[in-house]
Amino acid sequence: MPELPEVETYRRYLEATSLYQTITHVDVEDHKLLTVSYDTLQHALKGNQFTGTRRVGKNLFVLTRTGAVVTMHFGMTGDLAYYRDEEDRPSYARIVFHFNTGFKLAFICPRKFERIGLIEDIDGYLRHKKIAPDALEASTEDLTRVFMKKKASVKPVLLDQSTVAGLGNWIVDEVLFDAAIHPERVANQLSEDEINRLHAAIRKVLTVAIEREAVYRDFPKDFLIHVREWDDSPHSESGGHRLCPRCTTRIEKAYVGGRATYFCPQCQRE
DNA sequence: GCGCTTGTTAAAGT
DNA sequence: AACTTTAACAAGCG
Repeated sequence: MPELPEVETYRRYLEATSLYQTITHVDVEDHKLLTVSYDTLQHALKGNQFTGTRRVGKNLFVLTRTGAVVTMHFGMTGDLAYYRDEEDRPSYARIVFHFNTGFKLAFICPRKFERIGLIEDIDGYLRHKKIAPDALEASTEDLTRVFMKKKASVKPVLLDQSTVAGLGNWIVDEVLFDAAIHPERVANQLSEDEINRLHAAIRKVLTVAIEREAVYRDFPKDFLIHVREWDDSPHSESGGHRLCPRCTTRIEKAYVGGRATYFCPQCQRE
């Protein structure tokens, strides 16, 4: 799922493939995927070039020669693919940027939760969208300041992009597991030490995830992520349930803030 | 073939 | 009024 590490991986991919080629046109299968009108986008990009990128949380900004900025949000299932031959066109390539080199950059979005837009001013956009500093940039003090005034559970607070930007459902579980904090602990009741642990855990989990290019299968085996159901590694002797990689207690699944949440009841006491 | 999943946001609730 | 919680959204996949 496109959380911060995936979007960072996409950003590097786009930088490595799609800069400094003149855009001839953009195909958009469904205009609902755009946050600007199709005409505006087409007009701004035709003859233009991508010149760089910036990422804040899960938001990818693509800079262009004219100064216009393309915004990309990958929703839950978005991805990018660079290709030349039509036979290599991936499924659900609903938006395609065509370059004069014959290559194309596809914005893949199976579930249409993804969005592409056009803005002039990145900082203004971030302010308007209330997007907090990127999770890799946020300091312990930043975290403390926000946590002090939140009396919701830590999990939804960490998921809130105006707290810290880039954490999604899976990574929040991983971070809380690493910091040994129960997902339903009330944010403003965390101790200084616990916030320090959270901060360190965020940095550690994100750094590892980016190193492994967000391929969850390649994460260290003591990460909680392997407990999730997509993992088809053979643990079936535990009856479909998985054990804590640290203490072998059975991992619990609960719904916190309406999202599926996995945690170790032993390592993460309430 | 039904139910679950994901991130974001609008709406409802406190 | 301001903060928190819940549900809806689209659609593929198990």
